[in-house]
Amino acid sequence: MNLSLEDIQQKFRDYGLKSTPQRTAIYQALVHSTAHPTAEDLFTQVSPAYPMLSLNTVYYTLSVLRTAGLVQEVNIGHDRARFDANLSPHHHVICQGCQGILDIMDPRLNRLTSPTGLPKDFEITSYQVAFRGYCGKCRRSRSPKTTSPSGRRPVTQ
Amino acid sequence: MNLSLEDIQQKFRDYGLKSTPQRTAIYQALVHSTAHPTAEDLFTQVSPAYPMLSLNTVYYTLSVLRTAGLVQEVNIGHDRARFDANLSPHHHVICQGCQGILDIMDPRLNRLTSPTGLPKDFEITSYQVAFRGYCGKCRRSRSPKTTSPSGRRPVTQ
DNA sequence: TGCTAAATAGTAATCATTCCTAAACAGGAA
DNA sequence: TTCCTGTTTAGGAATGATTACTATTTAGCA
Repeated sequence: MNLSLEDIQQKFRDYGLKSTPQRTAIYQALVHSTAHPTAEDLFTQVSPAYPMLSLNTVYYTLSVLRTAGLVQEVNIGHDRARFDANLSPHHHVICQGCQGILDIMDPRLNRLTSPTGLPKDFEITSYQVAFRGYCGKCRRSRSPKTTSPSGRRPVTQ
Repeated sequence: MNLSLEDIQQKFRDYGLKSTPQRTAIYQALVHSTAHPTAEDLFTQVSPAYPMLSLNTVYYTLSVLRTAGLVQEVNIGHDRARFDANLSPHHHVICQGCQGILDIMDPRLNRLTSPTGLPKDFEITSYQVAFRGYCGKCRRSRSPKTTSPSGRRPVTQ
């Protein structure tokens, strides 16, 4: 993706976000990357231009961008390892409210064909589908107003 | 799933694993659970019967079971958050060697229908397919002998 | 230009996980 | 059955990602 500095600043305005040099640089680095960087990757990338930059700011910025919906976390629910003794091929539904995980055994999902656009020498050994949403309990306890996208961190804004 | 204590001990023997009371209890707890527990969940569950049990042992046991192939981690690569500014629906391929993540834009994957076996009141908002395997580079650097399943922790055995 | 709430940076705290080590134990050999 | 050896266990310390706290700075509006 290619976004100029002005594009980014406009985007921030559109989303009601303050536009600071650090924030712009972090978002720009993320937009121009296809490597799905970690917070530290971004810190390393942006640091040279902003020697005073704090890793903390990267985390804070990412949480703001995520809450605004400009950025997504690839491995949601990455905080703790979760285990399964069920080794038969199956898939999962994850409630974004309570983090509960349910098994999905739908056999149709086991027949997906190899995707297009894969490097020729990549060998796929397995795949899993992860559905996300809200279970009945969490839906009922969420006020219809709270449309904030999945954010573990309680950002105050 | 229903496995008696004897079944489990037999299974351990089949897989060449020593059979200890703690290990048996931990695996049994995992087999009988559908909640995809964390290491700490299992610790809490097994502790009452084994007051001396160490959380450490749970981690060690899980890594042994995983290496043996008796258990899988649901959220592989959960160790660090990874971000993406690409918000158009897409999916991922993850190399289990170098942890690299590639985007997959195959539009066929965006047309999966809601799975069967879902609780009626569960509301799905999105889904993602995660393919796993090995990129060309990692395939070449892996000796054909090393068939050990994905284990981040270098278990010495 | 001044005000105010948000953003930044620094340090400290937290939490999951791993490392290290001595003691206990399982399972095969004698 | 008993002994031996390598594995397992438990405990405490270390690590690494992330979050909390806080004083200072700054963006954006009046």
